[in-house]
Amino acid sequence: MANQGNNNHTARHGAVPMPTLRRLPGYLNYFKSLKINNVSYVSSSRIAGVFMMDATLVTKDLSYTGVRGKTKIGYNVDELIETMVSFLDFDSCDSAFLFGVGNLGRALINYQGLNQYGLKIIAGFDVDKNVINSSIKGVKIYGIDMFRDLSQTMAARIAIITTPGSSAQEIADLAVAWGVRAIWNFSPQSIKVPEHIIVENTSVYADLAVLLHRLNN
Amino acid sequence: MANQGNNNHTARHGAVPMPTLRRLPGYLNYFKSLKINNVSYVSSSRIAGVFMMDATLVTKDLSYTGVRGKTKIGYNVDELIETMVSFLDFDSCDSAFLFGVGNLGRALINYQGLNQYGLKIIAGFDVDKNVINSSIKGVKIYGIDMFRDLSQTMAARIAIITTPGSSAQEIADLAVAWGVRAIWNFSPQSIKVPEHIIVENTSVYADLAVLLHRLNN
DNA sequence: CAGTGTGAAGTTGTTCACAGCA
DNA sequence: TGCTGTGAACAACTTCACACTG
Repeated sequence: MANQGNNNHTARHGAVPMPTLRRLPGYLNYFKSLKINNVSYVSSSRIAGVFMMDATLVTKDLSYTGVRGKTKIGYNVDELIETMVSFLDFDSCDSAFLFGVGNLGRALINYQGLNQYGLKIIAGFDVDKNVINSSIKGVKIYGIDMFRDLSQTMAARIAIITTPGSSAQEIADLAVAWGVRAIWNFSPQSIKVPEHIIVENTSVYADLAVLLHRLNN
Repeated sequence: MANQGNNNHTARHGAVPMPTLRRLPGYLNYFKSLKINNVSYVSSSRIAGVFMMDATLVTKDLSYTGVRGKTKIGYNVDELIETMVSFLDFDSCDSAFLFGVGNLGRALINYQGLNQYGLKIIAGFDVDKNVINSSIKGVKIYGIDMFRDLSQTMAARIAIITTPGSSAQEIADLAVAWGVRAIWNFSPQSIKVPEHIIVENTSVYADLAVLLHRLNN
């Protein structure tokens, strides 16, 4: 397993549990909506109610980010947002290349929110002549063969793969060869990469399986 | 927590661990690719290699579905696929309404694969005059106001929410009122529903958070 | 009291160790 | 020997119990 080295934010004790990490963006979204509604303090039990979970778990989750609540009052919403954004590295805004400008790829490029969540797609790549040289929300789409040249002038640490599974491995190899350090793989295909490259798989089928299982049992 | 009652497939012992359930669709996809390449047997250690995980865990995962391997030979690929599909209820093909025909909604409708994974989108709904009455891959798009009537003549147990977060709750309420039993929520908003309604949240931000965290630590 | 914060207990998931089989 | 299969040990995560604070 990859090293879970201690981070240098505000948290002191060891690694953040992964389930915690996955819940934090949801909290953040909720905190933002509170801010819009001019709510300035929120308690863990209130948060727990919204997400239908145990209040203590919320407290534990928040404590990993280093934020402190005030007894009897709760947590300051502005402080929560600031801490959360910085803890999740949503403020640094990493650059990414996107491969496969199909419906899903287009959806990700169009997601204006992604910038707020630490990711900036700086170029798209595809094999389809109809989309090459077009522009989506200011993001230019290039032919795959252009990647070699562009990856020299435009730097990105992240590659997003939204191609069909059949070309996922090929794209991954290409991206790794040209210096990408992490791959966000939306294809259903499992990809092989060198030890030091980070791969994060996103599969809607996993969620669908859980949904159907709960529905049918 | 919802009842995890024993299922009536081949598995005998209690509930399937949720992490296992989430891994099964990935295995299934791999098994299908093996079949295409005319591979007829596969061992748990081989599977483990592809997914970079412990072989014993693969064995345990598979055993929950009731499939049995042959010592020294491994598991029969055809049998694996069949068992997996039936265990995950990917063969029954549940009907679903989709709300919010933006980029993501369109991506889901276009995903030809979804049918193979147990889900058939039978109608789309939106507020945008430009998409209402259009058709995507044979799926007709209606105005939200048409939902009341249509939900009487077209039955669906599942609602897919791909609207912006701001309208997610409203849509959820509507869907629940008209008899949907499960909601697949792609919006970043947490939604409140009656006890007996199943909600499955899919958020790309959770995965993104994990990716960025691993990259920056 | 109504809230945070935290060590301890409990639960769930993963890995280890080894039995059995062809 | 190379594989499945499984009970036991271990690790991770969540919940409980309770101290503390304004």
